[in-house]
Amino acid sequence: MYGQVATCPYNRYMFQIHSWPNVILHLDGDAFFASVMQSANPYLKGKPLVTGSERGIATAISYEAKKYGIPRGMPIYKIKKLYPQCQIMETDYELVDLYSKKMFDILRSLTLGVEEYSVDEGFTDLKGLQKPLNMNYYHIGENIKDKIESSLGITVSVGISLTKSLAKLASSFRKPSGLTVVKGAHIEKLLQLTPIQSVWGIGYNTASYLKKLSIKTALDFALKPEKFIKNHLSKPYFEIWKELKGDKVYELNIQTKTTYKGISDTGTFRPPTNNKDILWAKLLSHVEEAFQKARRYHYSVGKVALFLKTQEFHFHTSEIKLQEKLAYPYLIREELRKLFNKIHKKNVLYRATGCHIFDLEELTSTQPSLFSDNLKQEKMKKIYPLLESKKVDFGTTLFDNSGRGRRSASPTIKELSLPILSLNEI
DNA sequence: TCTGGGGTCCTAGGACCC
DNA sequence: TCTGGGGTCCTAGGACCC
Repeated sequence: MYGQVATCPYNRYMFQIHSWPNVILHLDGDAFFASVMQSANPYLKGKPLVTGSERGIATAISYEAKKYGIPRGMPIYKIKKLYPQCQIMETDYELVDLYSKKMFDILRSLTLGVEEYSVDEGFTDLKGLQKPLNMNYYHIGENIKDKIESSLGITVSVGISLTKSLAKLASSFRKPSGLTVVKGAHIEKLLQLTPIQSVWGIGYNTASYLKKLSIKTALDFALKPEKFIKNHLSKPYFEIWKELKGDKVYELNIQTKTTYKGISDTGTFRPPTNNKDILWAKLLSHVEEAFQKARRYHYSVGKVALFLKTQEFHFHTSEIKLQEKLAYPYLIREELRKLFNKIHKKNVLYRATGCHIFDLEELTSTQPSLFSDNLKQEKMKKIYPLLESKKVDFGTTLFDNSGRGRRSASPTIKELSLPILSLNEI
């Protein structure tokens, strides 16, 4: 793309040819989990590799394995059957984190502020760096890419353009190990080559809807008048539309992420079931896990939602606002049961359950009591660490904090009768 | 694509209030 | 009171991302 002569039969006035109002770089690790495993285990280099066996589906597919057409999310058993030549591995999350940290350290050392969008993707703003570095934007991108690739032994793809959305399209334009700088009339060419469903934020449903409106490419979308977009779509899509036109909407979030808006704990099981006892036991264990994570990050919880997921992938959800924010879920058992009764339908098979907690508030040392009754609070504080360290054996996996507790569809009597302790039992 | 887990954001409708 | 308009909160659900 970079350096090509623009021959653009479309709206030649959509973009100013020479201006760089913003310069956003998007960095994307190629098949990151798989590449990290290959870099750390040289015997895997050049071999088709799929990671994710711990979850039962493919979470990363090396480029050698992508050649066979293995899609993300394919069940592992199927891959084993169809592609026996593939190496299948568990993901080593610690290793992935280590590589991720190093990748962002390098990016940070060469720029002025980095958004860590996910473990393998980041953004940075290059505006104004040309003169001090005495390099043009292409060479700055090249330098970043080379340094990461040579020191980590993985490949990354880099895109540079006017907005986050355009930079993402640019980085995915050539993969793996691509470097794509797009501005001016080249943007229209890029948009023309991009199917609408490849635009960041436009998924399967919206793409189908847009196709009915004769919008098939990102360029079709970008060329629609503002009135059309506002009449047919909601706010998020109006923002995407502006981003594709080079009008920056999404700011960089360069603070390192230590905060959460919400926390979930969910689980899929087989076979699907309608059994209330089983579903209730599972939901309570999700509640425990979610609250435990909240406590680890020093949050108290304002709202709790439970959901059941049907065999047809529909969600039945219900939520409550707590009267006061809590760090421990003991006191809301009755209310949770009401939520559960509300969403549970007879004759519907459920394949997954989950708990989502949100409206989180950070606990400070001066926080007033989270319980109206101080005595209760003291009890909680004593009993929970014991439960979490597994020094107390309740003969149940419901307090197993390893995350690897038995999750069969047939819990024991103990699991059913003692999912969450009542205060009297402490 | 027969489909896991953990996130974010937006919207619509009803309740409730003045 | 049978009747307006507007604001805010709550809840359910949808859509999308990696």
